[in-house]
Amino acid sequence: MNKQGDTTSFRAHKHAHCVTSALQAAESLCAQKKLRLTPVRRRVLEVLLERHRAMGAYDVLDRLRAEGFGSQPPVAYRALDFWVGAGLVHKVQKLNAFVACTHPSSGHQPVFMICRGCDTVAEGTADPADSAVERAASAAGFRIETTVREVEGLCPKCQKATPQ
Amino acid sequence: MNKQGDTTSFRAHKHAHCVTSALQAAESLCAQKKLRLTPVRRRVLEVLLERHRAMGAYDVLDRLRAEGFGSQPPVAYRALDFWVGAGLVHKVQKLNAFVACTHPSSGHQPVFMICRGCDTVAEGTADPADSAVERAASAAGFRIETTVREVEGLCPKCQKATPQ
DNA sequence: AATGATATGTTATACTATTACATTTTCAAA
DNA sequence: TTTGAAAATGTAATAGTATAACATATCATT
Repeated sequence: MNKQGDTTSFRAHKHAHCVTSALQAAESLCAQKKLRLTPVRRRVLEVLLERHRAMGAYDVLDRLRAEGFGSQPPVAYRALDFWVGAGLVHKVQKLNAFVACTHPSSGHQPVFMICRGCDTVAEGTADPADSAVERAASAAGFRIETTVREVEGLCPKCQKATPQ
Repeated sequence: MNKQGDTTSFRAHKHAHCVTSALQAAESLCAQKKLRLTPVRRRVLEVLLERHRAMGAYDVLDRLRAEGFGSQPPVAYRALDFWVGAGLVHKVQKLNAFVACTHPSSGHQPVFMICRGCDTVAEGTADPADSAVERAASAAGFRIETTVREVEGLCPKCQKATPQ
């Protein structure tokens, strides 16, 4: 069972390039923030970047296990949590799955577009200052720390494939 | 363990009134859309309304079991899915929990504000036409069917309680 | 080298959700 | 009003997701 899909933002792109550049970005981030870029953590980020899809924690764990890392759930969850904390991996709540960030700029607000036709997950960005969510929260006096924005529907390709 | 919280929208309100009026709204909706308002379903909605919090499916199930309804998970999940489909219950993805809708007007776009201090879940609304999420999606040619908007942070009370 | 903090590995368990199938209830057509 | 199909319920079994607790190992300083 693997309902997680591609994250290609509905476009072709140079995948090899985005993997290496994302890894470099991770390295400099860790150096800068004095975070430890350990083998498990590095491998988890690589797997997510290579796979280029939303992956369940147990999918990631299978990879780690096969490569001689620890084989129990906490191994995967800890590395995933590390990257989520660092902002280089996002959790797609609706899928209970994790995806490497494709817009690794600080302070961005990801919007995940989940296609129910092909299970692709594309990451877009929303302007935080110009958003109904922020307005609703500030109207209530609520101080936002994290935001979840996910939409489900049909990507351009699947709209053509399915008539209605 | 019960991390789910209140849904009072951070204000006092007339709770007894909102329960009965929400039930009436449910009755007319079911009559109008020819949905079957069965005992389990009614009871599940009542429980969510009375409790006035985000509840896990198993919390709801415990109530049903204690009242002589079926005791297995599908009993709760089916009734919850029924109401989610009808739009009178929402799932809070970040909590894996369900909450009765407090803005039962058709076509609204809920925004859930989850306080990490007191576990309260308040439902606000966002203008669907005026949103960064919709803009990001339409820029990508994505056709939205459902939207998840959730924020986590501190409610007004908890902001005062915790200095930083 | 000693020490304290951080990270890893494992066991066990808790929590969330669905599949599959038997039974009952409902509703409408004959 | 019977009856037959569809919908709803009940249960058992299992799948999928996540964390607590604790032992061991590694790292970054003294």
